[in-house]
Amino acid sequence: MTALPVQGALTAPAEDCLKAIYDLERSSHGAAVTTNDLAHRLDLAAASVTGMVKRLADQGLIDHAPYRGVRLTESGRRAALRTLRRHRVIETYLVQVLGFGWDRVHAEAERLEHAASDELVDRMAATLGDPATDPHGAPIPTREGGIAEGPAGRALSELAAGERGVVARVEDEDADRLRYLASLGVVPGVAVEVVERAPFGGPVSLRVAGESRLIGPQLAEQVMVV
Amino acid sequence: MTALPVQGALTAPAEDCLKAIYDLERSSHGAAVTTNDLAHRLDLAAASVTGMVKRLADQGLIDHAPYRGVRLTESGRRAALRTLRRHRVIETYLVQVLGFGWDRVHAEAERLEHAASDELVDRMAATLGDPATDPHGAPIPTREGGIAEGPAGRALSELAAGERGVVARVEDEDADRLRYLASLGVVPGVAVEVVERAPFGGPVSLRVAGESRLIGPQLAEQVMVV
DNA sequence: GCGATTATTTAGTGCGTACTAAAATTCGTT
DNA sequence: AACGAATTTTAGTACGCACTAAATAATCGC
Repeated sequence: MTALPVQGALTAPAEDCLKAIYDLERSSHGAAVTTNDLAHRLDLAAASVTGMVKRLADQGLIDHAPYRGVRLTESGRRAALRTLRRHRVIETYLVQVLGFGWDRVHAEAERLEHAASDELVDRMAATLGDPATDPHGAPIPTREGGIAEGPAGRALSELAAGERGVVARVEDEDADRLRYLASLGVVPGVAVEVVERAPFGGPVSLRVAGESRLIGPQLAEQVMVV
Repeated sequence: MTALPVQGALTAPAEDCLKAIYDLERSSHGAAVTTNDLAHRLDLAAASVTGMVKRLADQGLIDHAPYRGVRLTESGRRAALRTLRRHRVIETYLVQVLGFGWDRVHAEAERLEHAASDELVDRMAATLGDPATDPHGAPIPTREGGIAEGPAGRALSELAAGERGVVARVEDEDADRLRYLASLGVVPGVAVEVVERAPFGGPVSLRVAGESRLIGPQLAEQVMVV
């Protein structure tokens, strides 16, 4: 459909793209984001991304060096953080107020973030007491566009046997994985201890709330611990 | 933008169009809805409506007799009522839970109704105790697609001097008018008495909560009283 | 009943978003 | 340094949704 973005004039696909660039830039510590990475993240053909990227560059939201990748401009970063704030406030509201499971809010927020006004998001945030993080432990940007992007700790897969910590953030949008992690008790705020770590990308053996748990290496990468 | 409708595969403009057809069919007591009426209601060029109408007819949501107008099919009616339910539940939630003014919820709901899932709407409705009407007095369709479309009383403009009644519904989506009516105390549930009615489409003189009020004829048409 | 007005549809355009297939560029390796 | 593989962009297509201008059908008034 022709979506009706509430602010600026950004379409939903454009907002999604900016969000993805923000995230990939962050997880690559500021390196330029490639077309391919974006295509994978957004589940689009690479050629489609090139088209989107051109439009965003025309609007001054990103800098695009052909064949070299893209980078957010200051105004692109602001737009990305606005969308991220919407997304995370909505996710938190759905879990805390409306009783959604944490594994199901992502898809819902993914649509609502493009339709909700700033006022609605601010009212939701106020109801929640202006929380600093969403249900997955991700920081929520402020109304003014600030964000507390700490180092966010280390991945569970990097801890050595015997190390302890508290789950700070779970970097995953896949409902099945989130549901599985929740069933193991691995959610933000919970204390964990690495009992054993098999080498060469083997599984991680954990102690969570007195129970013994085994987590595969891919999953362990997405769980950040402090 | 290319919007991402949650159900079926209906785009936001298509849902808006079905809703408009439903409403116009109802207010014309079942007569076929003309392209022109739709164009005015949706604020589109007539030619754009013809295009939309064709697509909806291809999908079996409406019957279109060229040059003769359109009618909802059973499945079109169901789709319209789904959207109407979303819209009205969201409006009610925004007013009752999030403290929005009744004059500002329409635009917000107009966008959210295309993004919210059935589950979200049902949870909102449950939180509100499954209300029967929205803040403007309009009936909310049930989850199953039923709706209590009573005669909804008579318009304020049809009452004779001396008649009394209770405001049941205010048929208006214009924020300014709603704000004005609210400032006069004319909201659903309030008792009113017509003191005098000037002939030939003149203003209506009212008594509302002990105060004397004057309302123009266009506005008086939109206030339904029982 | 026929002409003029009005309503509606068709024709042609543009924009955004997606796609596949082909061309261009960059990168890695020998 | 140069070839081949991978990545990226261009070219061409399609669809939805909007528009204006022109053609066609229905309706109203005499």
